[in-house]
Amino acid sequence: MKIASFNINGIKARAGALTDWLDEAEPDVAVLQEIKSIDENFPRELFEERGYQVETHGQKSFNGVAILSKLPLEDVTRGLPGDDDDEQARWIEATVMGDHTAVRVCGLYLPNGNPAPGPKYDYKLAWMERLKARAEALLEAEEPALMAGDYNIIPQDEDAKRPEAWAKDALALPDSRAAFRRVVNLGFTEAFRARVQSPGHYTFWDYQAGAWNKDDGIRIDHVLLTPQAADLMTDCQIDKEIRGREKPSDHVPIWVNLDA
DNA sequence: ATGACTGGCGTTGCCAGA
Repeated sequence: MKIASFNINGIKARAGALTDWLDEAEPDVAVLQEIKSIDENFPRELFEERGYQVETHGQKSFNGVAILSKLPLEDVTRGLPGDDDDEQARWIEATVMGDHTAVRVCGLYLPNGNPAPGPKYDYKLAWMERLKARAEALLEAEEPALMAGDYNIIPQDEDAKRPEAWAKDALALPDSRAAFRRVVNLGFTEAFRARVQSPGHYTFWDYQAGAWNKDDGIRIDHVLLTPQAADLMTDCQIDKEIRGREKPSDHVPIWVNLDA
């Protein structure tokens, strides 16, 4: 079961690049972030004609997440529990029925948090507390599950080309990193780092200042696996190459393969 | 040292992103 995460930065602007990548990478499941679309305007037919079931949790102009799946989905839920007043569309989950194993798949778009300090940073940290609570519940189920998406967290300095440039940014501040570690340390496996220990692997390159041409990137898109999912992992890769294409997102996909 | 690019909304600029 190949499960990918991709912050597409707008479904309307990325429809062509996204379907090109889907046709080549052929993930069974893709969680998308920043669809920047309400559910009614999401071009579901583009994906349904490729055999994907489409589940969206959209919002006008900003944020918005979705799950595409060629495998049957059950128990789709929208929104991160813990704050009924939170109107930002940043969380969706569903159970994917594999050939012999079901996997609970959570797709997330964690708040950016800049400028820090400030209310946006407070929202980021509060959101991460809610994420931790949901993560604890996933672990208690003792089943294959994963949380994949744009975490907007640079876990360590080696996950940035120029860590000094991010030292005071909400993506890398000590409080941000600590909140991320608190989630991972509950018992999750950070999929990419479990398989690749070397520095210099990124999932985001800014559109500005020639960041891609200088490989001036950061690694902020992650997949966290429960122990039962980690036991099934056979691969995890970043599809770096598509950042160099026409009209790219500023993020690239990261994916895992699970023997499920 | 600074600014820079893109998408959405909507209109010729502004907000947000990271």
